[in-house]
Amino acid sequence: MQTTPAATEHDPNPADICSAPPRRHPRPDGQDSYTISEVVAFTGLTAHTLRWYERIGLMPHIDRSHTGQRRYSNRDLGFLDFVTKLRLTGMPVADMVRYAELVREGDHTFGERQELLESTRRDVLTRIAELRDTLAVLDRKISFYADGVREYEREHAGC
Amino acid sequence: MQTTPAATEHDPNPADICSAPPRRHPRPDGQDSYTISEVVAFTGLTAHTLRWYERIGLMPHIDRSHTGQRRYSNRDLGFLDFVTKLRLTGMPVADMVRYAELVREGDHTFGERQELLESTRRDVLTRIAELRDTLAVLDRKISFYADGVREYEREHAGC
DNA sequence: TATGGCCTTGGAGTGCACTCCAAGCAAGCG
DNA sequence: CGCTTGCTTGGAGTGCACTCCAAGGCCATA
Repeated sequence: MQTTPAATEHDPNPADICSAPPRRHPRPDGQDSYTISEVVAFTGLTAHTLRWYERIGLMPHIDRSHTGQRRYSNRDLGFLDFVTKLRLTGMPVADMVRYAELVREGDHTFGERQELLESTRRDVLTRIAELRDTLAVLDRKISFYADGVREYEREHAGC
Repeated sequence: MQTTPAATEHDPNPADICSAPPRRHPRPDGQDSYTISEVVAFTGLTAHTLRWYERIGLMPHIDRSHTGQRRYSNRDLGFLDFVTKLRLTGMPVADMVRYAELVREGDHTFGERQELLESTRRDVLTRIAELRDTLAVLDRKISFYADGVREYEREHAGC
């Protein structure tokens, strides 16, 4: 119980949940085989989630040690980084699985993959625009608060 | 069944689901009382969702007609627009309810509301930064595809 | 006056993305 | 040898944000 808490299967301490983002360890060089708990430390994902990603076909079948334990390669970690980025865009997991399938199907899916990435790119641009919009609204509201104008009057003004 | 489809309780035609965003009607001027189906047309939310927002205390109690039907005011619509923007930021509904409660509690919650808005603002900035990051990754990947470089080689390159 | 359309309610159901559980195996250590 | 630690599995459970249902009220038009 005194060992590195980040390496266990359990929840992070609830008290930490708001105070710190899941700090990601840098991955060591010159190695191409990581246990699941190392990957947990690198990516901030839980071991549950990593196994689940494999079950649903988002990850390819991960290499195993002679005792059957997962050994992630640098390539797997690269793919995980990519997946994590896509997740931030709000892309559904099912779509990411679709992309992963295309990768596994080989070169003849090139066009489809490119399309998928480009449509994702458009979505990201849209989301950024929406967020900017929201930011403008927030800034306006915040400046009203700073000026001491009542919420009531703001609401009433028709926006 | 031949009347305006947007005004019914049912799903939009599944065939339309990808083709068009829920187009929002402009709200007519000089009026301060709208039925739930009008609000559906203005906001793109479903009637279910509107009633649910009220049940959980996200919306204040909406005015009723003499027959007990909801009549939304322009102020309610303004609040709904704001809520819709907050939703886009990924803010949990529970937090929005908290904000709504603060508004209802009156002027002495000014400070807390301002803080909440400012922390939301920081979150939005963070999300925009993440999305930009993701955009850069996508652009890199897309340009590799455009150059005909194999996915395999990209993955292998260590990113 | 009867039909259709829009509205009401509480409660139950859905889909997504995890998240956890119980049972069990393998390795390292005293 | 026994204990602890870390890992394995399939399947069940959780939390969020809706989403739908059944039963019924009101009211305008045919």
